[in-house]
Amino acid sequence: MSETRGAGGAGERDTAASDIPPYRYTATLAGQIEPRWQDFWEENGTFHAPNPTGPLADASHPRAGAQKFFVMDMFPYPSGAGLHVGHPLGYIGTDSYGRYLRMAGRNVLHAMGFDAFGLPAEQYAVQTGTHPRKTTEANVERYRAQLRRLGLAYDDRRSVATTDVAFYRWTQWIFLRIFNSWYDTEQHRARPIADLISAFEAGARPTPDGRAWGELSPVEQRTVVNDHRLAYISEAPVNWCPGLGTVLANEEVTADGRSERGNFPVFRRSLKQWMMRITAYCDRLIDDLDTLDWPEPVKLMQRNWIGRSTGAHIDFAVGDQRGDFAVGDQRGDFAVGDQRGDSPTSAGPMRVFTTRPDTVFGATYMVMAPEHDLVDALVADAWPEGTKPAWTGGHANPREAVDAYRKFAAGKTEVERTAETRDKTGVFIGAFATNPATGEPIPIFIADYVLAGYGTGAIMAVPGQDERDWEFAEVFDLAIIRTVQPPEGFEGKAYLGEGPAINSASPTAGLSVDGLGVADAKAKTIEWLEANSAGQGAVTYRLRDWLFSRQRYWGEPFPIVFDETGLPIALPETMLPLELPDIDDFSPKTFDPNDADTSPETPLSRAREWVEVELDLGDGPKRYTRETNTMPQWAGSCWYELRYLDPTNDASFVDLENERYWMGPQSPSDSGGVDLYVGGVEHAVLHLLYARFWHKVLYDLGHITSFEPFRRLFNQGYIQAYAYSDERGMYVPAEEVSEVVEGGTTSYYYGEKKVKREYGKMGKSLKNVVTPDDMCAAYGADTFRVYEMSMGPLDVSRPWETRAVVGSYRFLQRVWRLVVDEATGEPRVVDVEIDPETERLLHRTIAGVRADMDGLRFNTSIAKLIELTNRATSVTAGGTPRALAEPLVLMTAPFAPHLAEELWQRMGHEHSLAYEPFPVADPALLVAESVTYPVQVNGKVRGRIEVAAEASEDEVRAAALAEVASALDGRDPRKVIVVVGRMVSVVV
RNA sequence: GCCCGGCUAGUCCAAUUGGAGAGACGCCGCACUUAGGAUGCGGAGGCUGUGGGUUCGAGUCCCUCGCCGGGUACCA
Repeated sequence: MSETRGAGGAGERDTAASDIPPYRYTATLAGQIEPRWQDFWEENGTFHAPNPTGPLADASHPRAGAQKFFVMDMFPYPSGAGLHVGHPLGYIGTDSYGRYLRMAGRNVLHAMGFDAFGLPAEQYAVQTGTHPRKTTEANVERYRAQLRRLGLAYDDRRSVATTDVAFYRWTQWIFLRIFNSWYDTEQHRARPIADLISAFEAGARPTPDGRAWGELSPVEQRTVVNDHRLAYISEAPVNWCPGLGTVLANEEVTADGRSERGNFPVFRRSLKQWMMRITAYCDRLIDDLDTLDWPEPVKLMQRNWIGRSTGAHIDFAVGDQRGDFAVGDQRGDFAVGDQRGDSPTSAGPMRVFTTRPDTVFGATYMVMAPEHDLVDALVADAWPEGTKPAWTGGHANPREAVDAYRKFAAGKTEVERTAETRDKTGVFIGAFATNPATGEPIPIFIADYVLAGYGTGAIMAVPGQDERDWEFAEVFDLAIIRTVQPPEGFEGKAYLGEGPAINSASPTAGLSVDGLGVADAKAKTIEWLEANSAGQGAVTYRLRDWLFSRQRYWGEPFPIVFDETGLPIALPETMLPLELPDIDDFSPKTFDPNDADTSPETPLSRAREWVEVELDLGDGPKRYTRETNTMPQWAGSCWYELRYLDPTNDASFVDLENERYWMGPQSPSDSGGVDLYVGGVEHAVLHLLYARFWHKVLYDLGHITSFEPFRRLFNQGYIQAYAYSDERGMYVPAEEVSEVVEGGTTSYYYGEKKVKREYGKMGKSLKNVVTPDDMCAAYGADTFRVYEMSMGPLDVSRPWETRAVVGSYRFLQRVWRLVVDEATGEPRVVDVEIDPETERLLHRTIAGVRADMDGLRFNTSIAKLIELTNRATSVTAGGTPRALAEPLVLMTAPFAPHLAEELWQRMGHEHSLAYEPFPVADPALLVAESVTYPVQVNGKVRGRIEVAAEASEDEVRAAALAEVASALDGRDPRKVIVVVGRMVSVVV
């Protein structure tokens, strides 16, 4: 070893080679050790986890039948840019945790996969003419190599990519299960569609129009069945994004109406698309959150996204003149998952949804969304007598006013609407509704503060108990009636709180809730509404069904064909996988991003020879047309955790017994699921909601035993980076910027130039990217791992600082030096006793490290190891006691596995330490022999006493009082507080 | 606007139920070196964002304000 220089790292760049002891732990040495152990682990299958059954079962494995632990990361999309140092933070965390648990006796399953379908590969393909599969596979290989270099203990047999045909075969299979299922609202679960058909055939379930099942034509029967499927085609308003050339799910559209990916404008268009009936699961998706060990903010975001509101539908009779009211038929209950926009279409009653039916007596006007279907039917020809000037918007008649307002509302972008500080706008439509409780006519307005997309698109306005309604009432000079008594001294406007109902009685209507609290008043009002056919209790949700089709090439094809009726038919499972056709022109048609009047066109539709197909689906060979949409990128990530369990299974997506072992419930009330799932919070509503939905369908159908996919979720923080820009706003290379502290303030210089620091993402354009490859070359993977884990708690975001990595490097060098003589390379571990004080520290460290590891507090765990190492360094000049070196190496192993394996071997062990028991503290050595108590007098420390650990409280008190006698100065202590093991406080 | 986090040394960050402020980077000094670096040893540096409250005692509990980050945005 004449040449020991690292690749320019670790501050050695100016050092003469001969000065460094030949056997020092350097980046070069790490670069030799690390690949060797990576090869060893791979060749020996060290991290293969045994299944209970199937090809991956192995009864001779040291952890066969042991208590399991399934740890997982959110798998990455393999982008062309490769990994930067921020990406592996969570992976190193789960790896360290998994290695620890494996040593602690658990059977640990940890695998990594790739979410490889998706837009970037396709966009790159369009630009370069490269097939997306080629780009994707190259990127996956690059990721695999980068991750392997970090020494992650994955079971490589279980790695999957969503683009593997063998994987998406099962994605398609699951789609077919969903397509062939319906939601039974009585049993509250998905059931096979065959059960529904049987029920129709037997007459046990009425058809929608009441005819006997046999009287329906085959096409009518199929249509009825299709309307119940959990995956269905619907013509409904969807998010059309011309810039991406595809439609998007609601979850993929930002609040200001743009695509989350690419930031293109999104337009509402009515199009025929595949939907997933996720709304059938609203209640379970909300209620089951309570069983999960997830960060509260994520649960909250899911609850908000699903948006369950409990209240009532109320029907208001309407008419265009006072006293002339059309009373229409009652509408039936809204089915769960009902798409809205389906408000009454004729001038029937005006149905509203409210969470406060108890305030109906305070409803002094009505508001519809400008787009509401009833507006055209109700708008009057002339302003009725008594119309206030403010109501007309200055227009000659209601029709003109409505047209003008609609134009005004439609012309505003979402951004403008929010920027306008919510000044209430709207216009009277010249018509009145009747308040069913008071019998009074109340005016109907249209206003954009009522959204077409929520509830029924219309509200009863109760200014007394609603801030928005109050504001509107003030602007338009409308009546305000309080129906809840605000508390004494209440000075606000609308009162939303608890209180007794007032002004809420009508002898003619037969309803009085006066004096009742809000909950009771609600219940009584709903009862009255139902008894008088004026409405009923109802629950609404903000969540809409999941738009599941995309007009892209690079996604899973739907295993669906259409026959001459245009109705979909599922391919039989024997025809799976349905592979993507290999076409030349896989580019989707994209459009001017701002052109709303365009329509999607699928790349697959151009593959005519694939689309037009002759198949025998049981009725003999017939011509069919294939579905040409593909599934969204989320499809593969909805179930990949299950495939890790049984990746080679050809007969099933996962064997039930394997699933039960790895993910099954651990107690009667347990949801089951992955034991620890680590990933970024950005998937709080998208991936995590979709994956829960699919999991529940599979659970309902009996394919799995867990009813939630991820029992415990942990959101890791992000590693961000500083970027520096000069006075022109140009970014300068971050690694060349120096920090200067002048008089308490810190400035940053690039050469002579002062530069401005900002904090944000790592990216090429900001000139602040640092890659794990750089760090491995400069310090080795172990140093990189230790640094990432010691920077701070896993859930906190922090800035990357290459400068500070050297601290972790020095720590590992000290550990190495404890075991290996730097001059000779010989072990310097000796079989002597540890001095008692160091031994106590060792056991305190063991106990502390275990507790920290269990709590995912890797940073403090490492701090304790550093303390122990520093202590050991200073007391082991003649050699390191084996009883100290071995536990230290074992405890370091989860973070610096290559170094630990190497040292373990050099200490004379033949086998990998991956399955060595993690050190256990001796409780006898955890208690100190003596305790130092600070003694406070009136809150200030005036002395210290050292007493035996088992000293009684009285002894401590006596010693303390003696110690501070001079400070007491003869005064009598009023009170003496002894906190055993902690301190003494004297009050005079 | 509303809802969550967070604020401890020049920097990143520790501190079980309230009970003498971990670790790392950087900085300074000493040893080893022709020197520098590396390594070893030692050291300095903090009225815990502001103002109040509860307590014998507050980084920790309560309230006010300020700053930073995230989510959400008229959801009836």
